[in-house]
Amino acid sequence: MNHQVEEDSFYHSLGEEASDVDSLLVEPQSDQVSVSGVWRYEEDDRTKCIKTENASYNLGVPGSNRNMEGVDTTIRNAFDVLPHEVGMENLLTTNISPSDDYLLDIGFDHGAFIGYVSNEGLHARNSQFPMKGSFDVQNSLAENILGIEYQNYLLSNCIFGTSTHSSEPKGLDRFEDFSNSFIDQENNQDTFPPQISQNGAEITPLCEDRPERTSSVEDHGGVGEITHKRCRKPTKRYIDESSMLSLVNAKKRKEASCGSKVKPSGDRRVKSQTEVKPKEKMPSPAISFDKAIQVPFSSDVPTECQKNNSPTKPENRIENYSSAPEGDSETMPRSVTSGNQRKLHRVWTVSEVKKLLDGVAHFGVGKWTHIKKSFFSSSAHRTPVDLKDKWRNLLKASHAIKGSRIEDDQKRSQSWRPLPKSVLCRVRELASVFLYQQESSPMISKSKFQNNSSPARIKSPV
DNA sequence: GTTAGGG
DNA sequence: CCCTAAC
Repeated sequence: MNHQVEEDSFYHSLGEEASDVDSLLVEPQSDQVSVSGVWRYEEDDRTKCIKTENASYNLGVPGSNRNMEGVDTTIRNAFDVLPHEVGMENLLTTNISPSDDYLLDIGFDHGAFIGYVSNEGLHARNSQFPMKGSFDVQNSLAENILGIEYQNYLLSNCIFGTSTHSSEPKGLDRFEDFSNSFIDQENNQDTFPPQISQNGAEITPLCEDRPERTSSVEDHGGVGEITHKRCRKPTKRYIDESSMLSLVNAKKRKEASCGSKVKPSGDRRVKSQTEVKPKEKMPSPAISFDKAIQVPFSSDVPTECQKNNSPTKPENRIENYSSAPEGDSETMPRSVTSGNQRKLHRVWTVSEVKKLLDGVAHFGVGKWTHIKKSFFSSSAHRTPVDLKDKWRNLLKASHAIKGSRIEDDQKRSQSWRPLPKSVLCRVRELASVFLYQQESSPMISKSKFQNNSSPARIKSPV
């Protein structure tokens, strides 16, 4: 069935010329009618192939006669060079017909297109086919089918072919250069074949015994003096930075034994500094920057400055003090470990705790971002996580109170924090309420909080 | 991005 | 307060 259809279309498209190739198509031997037929055509009447090729592609280039002699070797080379399917395709398109329609008609949809391109490469080599032609096709291919990969491929391999000589179509030597480069890729069995084999699955691989290579990396390495040159030697600066980076990383890892993820900490701590140098691409720029700051041998900047008033980030500091007046006791037991700057430890003021409780009463436990946004929007240093932590601590404290005698606990609590008893009581209240709500029906309670902020009813006198 | 929980 | 996992 397929055979019949293909043959019909084949004859139809060929018209009169079909009689020339008639003998070739008489006995299709497999499902791949077109392939075998075409192949046999090429095998049987090589002269015709040559004729066809020269007639259609003879563009008046002086050296085109060479094809007459060189075809045999050309074909062989092509076969030697190209991995199975591709080789087939190339030969097909090269020798049989200059017309795409023909190929499409006999069912080479994808294959024909791709083969056409590679085929151009062959032409460029053998008959000094005008380079522009081949490049147009290649570009279209790059856009349409193989995309970036192929573009890279072209860039890495044909770059010198295009860069300087494209404007001089007469310089044969230069064309030779270019085309040789192109063929060299094929000699190295570039990254194409696998993909093509996917598309043109219908085509019978004639050179199956040819080892198939799939690793493009190897291939490029083989091709590439150019690529070699490119990634030759890192700059001194790069070396310095990377070594420093590794040093810092090692140190950091030693400090924090479980350091698989260094990013967040550095990110958070030195966010502002990261912004200062957004340009450099480093795995963890913040850290290296820190190190870079510390390293200077004789600078008196770091510790002294940090201790007094303007450490790394003036904004934060200002923020800190601006929020200070609000609280009654803003002690500043900051950690001056110059290396990894810990976030400034700010004691939670009573007013802050109250705000937090209000927030919890309003939004519910766990809505830390909501609470932060509406109750702590002014104080930038209190993150939702901080609120959560504080709530946890409060909970602990309140629980402790609940557990044992009040005087004792009050004494103890006052010893470590000047938290009024009322606050702790309220914490306990809230905790119990939300615990109850969560236990009973978490979904309902949650949605209730979200919608009308009903938990406000819990609000007890502050 | 947020939250919970261990440290 | 930090860090991480889980969502």
